[in-house]
Amino acid sequence: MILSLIDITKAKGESERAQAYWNAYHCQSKIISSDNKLYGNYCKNRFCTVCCAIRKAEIINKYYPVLKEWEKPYFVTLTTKAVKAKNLNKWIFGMNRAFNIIKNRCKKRYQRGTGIQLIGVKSLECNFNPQRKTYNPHFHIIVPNKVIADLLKKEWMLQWNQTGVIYTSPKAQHIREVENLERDLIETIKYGSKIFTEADLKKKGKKATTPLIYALALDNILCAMKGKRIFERFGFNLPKTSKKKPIKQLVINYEEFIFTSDATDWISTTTGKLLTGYTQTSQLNHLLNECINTETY
DNA sequence: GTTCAAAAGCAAAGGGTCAA
DNA sequence: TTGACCCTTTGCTTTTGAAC
Repeated sequence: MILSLIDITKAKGESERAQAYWNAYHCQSKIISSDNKLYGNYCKNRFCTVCCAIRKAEIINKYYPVLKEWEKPYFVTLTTKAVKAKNLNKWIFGMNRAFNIIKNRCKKRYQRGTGIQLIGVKSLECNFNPQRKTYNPHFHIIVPNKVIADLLKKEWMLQWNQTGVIYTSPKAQHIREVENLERDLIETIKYGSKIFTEADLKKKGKKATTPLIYALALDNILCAMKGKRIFERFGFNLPKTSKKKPIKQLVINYEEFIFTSDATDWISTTTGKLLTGYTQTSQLNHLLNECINTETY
């Protein structure tokens, strides 16, 4: 997937982003094992599946204890109209601005004792529509109760449709009760973009189509989201946790493993032994070889 | 190239003013 | 009375840059 993204940046002539992709490509390529533990370095890129998984886990561990205390959490989706790639950056900016204005408005009402406090966690995500070649940026939000969910939707509609021009419709905003908090928290923080996109959205539900990875769309989304915060909380703080300082230890007995794509595994530089013994499944093979759309249109 | 701490940059929270 | 906008402090997160 990363190699496809690199090809896209090459076609666009953007070497800086290509370098960032390469960093992700080499993430965890070297692993040191010692005393039954594995050590590696994270590239910490948004588009690195390894680092994303770690980041997700960290966020879940941090937020789940707080969110599970909420009385009756609701899941809210706020959207605007789908846009073309060249306008995506501008629209994401506008969505953040709109959300801030709403937050400020509610803050003032709360300060004056005439409104409730807006509390929740929110994340920015963007889907791609392969037929229309449009992008649909949206917020996924978890709030503690239905009152806040309804308020958010109401204010969002108000914010976007003030001038008489319709930027979004009430039908595009969704509110539902959280049934499985962990699942919804994962849904909220899944980080920026769905990697896989159904090739034909209309067929949804009727027939299972093979999802594809649209490399160009993914690159466009990553580009538009660069430097923007994807996951944020509002209206509350996490309880203070004391940071445990990692203890440094000098390791004498260790083994070095280097990842080799041909082997789909890490190989020991001293013994030639495989680290995991993993063999790529035919499904994954198919996915990586046949399901990445590298069109640059 | 990696690590780590300081600095810079951002956002939230709490407040205020002003004009419609 | 309300919303837009401004200010300051505080607490993070990200970036930078120097040491290794």
